Amino acid sequence: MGRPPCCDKEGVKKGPWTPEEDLVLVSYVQEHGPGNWRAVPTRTGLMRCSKSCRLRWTNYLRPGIKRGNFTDQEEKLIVHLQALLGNRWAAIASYLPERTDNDIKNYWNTHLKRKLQAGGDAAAKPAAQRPASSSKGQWERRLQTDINMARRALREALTTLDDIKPQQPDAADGVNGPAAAGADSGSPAASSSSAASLSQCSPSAAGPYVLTTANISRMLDGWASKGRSAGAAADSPSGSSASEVSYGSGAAARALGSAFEYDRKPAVLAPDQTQLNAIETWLFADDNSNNDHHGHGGGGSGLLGVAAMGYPF
DNA sequence: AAAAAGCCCAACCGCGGCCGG
DNA sequence: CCCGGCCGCGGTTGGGCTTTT
Repeated sequence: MGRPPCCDKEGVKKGPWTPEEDLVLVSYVQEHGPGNWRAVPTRTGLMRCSKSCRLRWTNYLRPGIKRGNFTDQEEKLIVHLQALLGNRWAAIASYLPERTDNDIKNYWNTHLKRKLQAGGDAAAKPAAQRPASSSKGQWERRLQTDINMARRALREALTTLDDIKPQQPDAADGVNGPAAAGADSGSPAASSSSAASLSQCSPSAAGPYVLTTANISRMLDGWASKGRSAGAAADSPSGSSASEVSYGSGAAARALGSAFEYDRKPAVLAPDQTQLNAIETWLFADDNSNNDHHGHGGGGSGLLGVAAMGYPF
């Protein structure tokens, strides 16, 4: 039986969205929240199919989206995650809360793929060919694998970043503002869904991508705000690229970056040293427990351990 | 200054998974 | 258990913009 055509019906508008349509959609979502996309066209009068509405919202209108100007940090994170996760853009996007999967996908296809090809094929090692479908029984294992992979990716990315940008003053441009304030108002849609639902962090209920930069960002937020007043505001972002001036670095990357910057500033760190040590320990812990000793719940205990440590996921 | 080529990205398309009836 | 509908995802496209000749 053929799938009913979603957008083939007559009277359904296609193509670029107009500002008026955007306005209608935004005001609808503000009132009712994202979701139930099927009802959106009828209730708003938009001559768009539900799919188009959802896409427009998640890729363009959703608050907290950062567009264009990928930073080095984000780029490296994407490269690492792509190497580990493959073309699972939604999964990758869940580690870059301010980016949409579409954006990341486009950036990969237009910039990174070419760059990697030019820079040698070694880096472009194909991602793990994971089975397309996973039964319920495999879910947990896959969750664990994803956690482990993400952990490794973050660790590698951070290690690289540490080499590249030893002391990047925080742009202090308040990028976190719109993202943190607006984005979570109610956008369980699409790529950020797992990240959003994670704030309640029950690993079994959240998607497989539990370790999101959003959560890390939240975890570190307290420390960051303490440290920022000391360090960030002081210096002008002279070393920053234009992209960082206009958009700031990725919030998560900055959060992580600043966290690791604090690592070099014991005085600032002192009050929360134990917490930072905990996550550092978790992030940088030997992979032995995840790679080969699945049964023992290696990384699982890690994540749950972090959660149990009282991080405000 | 104009034309051509290349690039970028918003949006579309179709498939698969999930879930409720 | 099966079926149908909805949602989310990844791949692809095409129009507009930018750069090059």
